[in-house]
Amino acid sequence: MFSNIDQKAVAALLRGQGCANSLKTLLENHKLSSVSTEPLINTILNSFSLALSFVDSRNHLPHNESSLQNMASHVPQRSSKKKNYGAEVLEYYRDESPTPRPDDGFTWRKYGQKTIKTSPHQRSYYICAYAKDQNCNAKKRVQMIPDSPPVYRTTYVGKHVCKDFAVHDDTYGSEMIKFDQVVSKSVMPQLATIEEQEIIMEDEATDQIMNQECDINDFLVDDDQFWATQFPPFSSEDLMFF
DNA sequence: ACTATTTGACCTGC
DNA sequence: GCAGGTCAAATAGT
Repeated sequence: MFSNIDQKAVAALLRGQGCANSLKTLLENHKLSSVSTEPLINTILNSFSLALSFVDSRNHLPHNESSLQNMASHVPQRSSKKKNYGAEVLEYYRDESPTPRPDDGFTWRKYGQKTIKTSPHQRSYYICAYAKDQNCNAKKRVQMIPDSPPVYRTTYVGKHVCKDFAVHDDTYGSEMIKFDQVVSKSVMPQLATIEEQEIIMEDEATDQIMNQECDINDFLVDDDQFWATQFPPFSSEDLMFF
């Protein structure tokens, strides 16, 4: 049985494989005149780097890290003294990146914004768009922290129990690439079972890479700037576990 | 008209 | 009383 890190490493490799297949499709269909391959190449390289980092991290983590509960136990309980509003508060991780990542594979609805005393920048609060429909209690907070360069810290709280198919509309035209032909279920967590999602959600940073893959449809449509603006080069170092 | 976002008020723990 | 998180009415966008 694979450990959780093994699963993440395999998932990252599969994503790289999926993007490689996408690149292959682009090459075969001679689409390169209208689109840049650099985002795909970066995604492939980042997937491999991420997979390597997961493999490497196995040598530095306790053996019992595999369960979600154990992982949560490594999180400082700073949120415990705050309001719960009946939801299970489980802070998985935070992601720091040079740009905010509004599209991380799930559909979010902003429900608040607040100035934080410890920061000159406001903090935004998001909740899963399917919170009501599917009783999903996943939330995230996004805050810009003044660093050099400034980075956006995204903190994810709660579990996604919804099945978000919004980014996998199957109505693309014939010119679009059908990723489901080459992408396994582990690369498309939205198609996985709820139980599997709970595992996958431990590492949303890998979902960012996944989204680069999924949203290639947008890329192929007409927006050459999409990747450059939405998904700057991603490093596994952007992912920081508590 | 519907949906998403904004924003001030409110709630709760410390 | 303060600070952070959430609610919900107002507003904007489609």
